[in-house]
Amino acid sequence: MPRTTFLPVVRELARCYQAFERLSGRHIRQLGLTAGQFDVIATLGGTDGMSCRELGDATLITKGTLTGVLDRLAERGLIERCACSGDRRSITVRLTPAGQALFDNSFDAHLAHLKPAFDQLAPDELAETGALLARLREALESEAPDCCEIQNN
Amino acid sequence: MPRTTFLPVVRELARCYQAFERLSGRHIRQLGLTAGQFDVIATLGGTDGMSCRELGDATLITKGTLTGVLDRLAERGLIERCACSGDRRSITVRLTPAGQALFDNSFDAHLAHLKPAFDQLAPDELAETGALLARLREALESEAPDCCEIQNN
DNA sequence: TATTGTTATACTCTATAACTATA
DNA sequence: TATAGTTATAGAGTATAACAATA
Repeated sequence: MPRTTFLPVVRELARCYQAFERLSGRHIRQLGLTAGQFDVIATLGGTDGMSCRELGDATLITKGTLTGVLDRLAERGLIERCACSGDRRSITVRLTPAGQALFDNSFDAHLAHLKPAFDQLAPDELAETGALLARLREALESEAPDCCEIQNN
Repeated sequence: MPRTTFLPVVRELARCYQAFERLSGRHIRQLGLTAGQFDVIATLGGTDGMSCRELGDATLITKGTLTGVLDRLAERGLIERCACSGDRRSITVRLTPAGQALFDNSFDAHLAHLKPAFDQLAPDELAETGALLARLREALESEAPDCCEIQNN
């Protein structure tokens, strides 16, 4: 008899995510990107750009790390930083045409890479999985609020 | 209309895992451990020890990384390595009494830390979540087989 | 020859905090 | 004073490959 009822769920969540990361990460590395870099490209794709703060919130990449990730992407000509917002402390990060092209190609290719796995589940199973994961995430977030970022000074 | 039906599931899986990691990681760091170190302690807990190979397979920690993780745990007197198997290439990694004590205390404390979040879902929701995650994991693993470890020479 | 575990390298990410320039 | 982003540091993980000892 297990000590708890939720331990198997923890285990499956971790294993499932790791399996996803392995499948996804393999393809992302083939594109010459790290997970964080792909996250940034995918987040910026289809937008007119956003500030570092917004980008960090969306990707959950730490402020200090984001600077490094953006540096590497800028070196490769995939993103650009420009001071085009009203607030002169803030910069706007945007995909360059090359970055947009990479997004257009790689994002669809990435989905195609993942599709065979997800196709093994029926549409209603996928919907149910998504709904349950959303519920679990909300429960987890309610116990681990973001409030600690405020101590960031 | 979304381009694919599974993209929201990808998104929720990532967000849910990240939320779990944040809640879980906060507590693990309070114990003075990293996620990898806790994974090793939790895996060894309640066993008579296992080889590095088994430990690496169970935790999905890379071979080279595992040596470093074990070094740090051994420095702190939480695990020990001994040459007590038939195969003299192999070593057995085991919790020390101190490591066992840490496991006994911290594992239950960790579950208690997580419980309030999981208690927000009904038992049958948890069971359903676990079952769907297991199905998805199997699908993902079927597309990302482990076979590449064999190229490891 | 193959396998176990260690060592080594280069890169990336995390956490933390100090720093600048704005606001 | 507070915020946006950069810089710096220490620690840890990944990927990769070479290596010694043993099978």
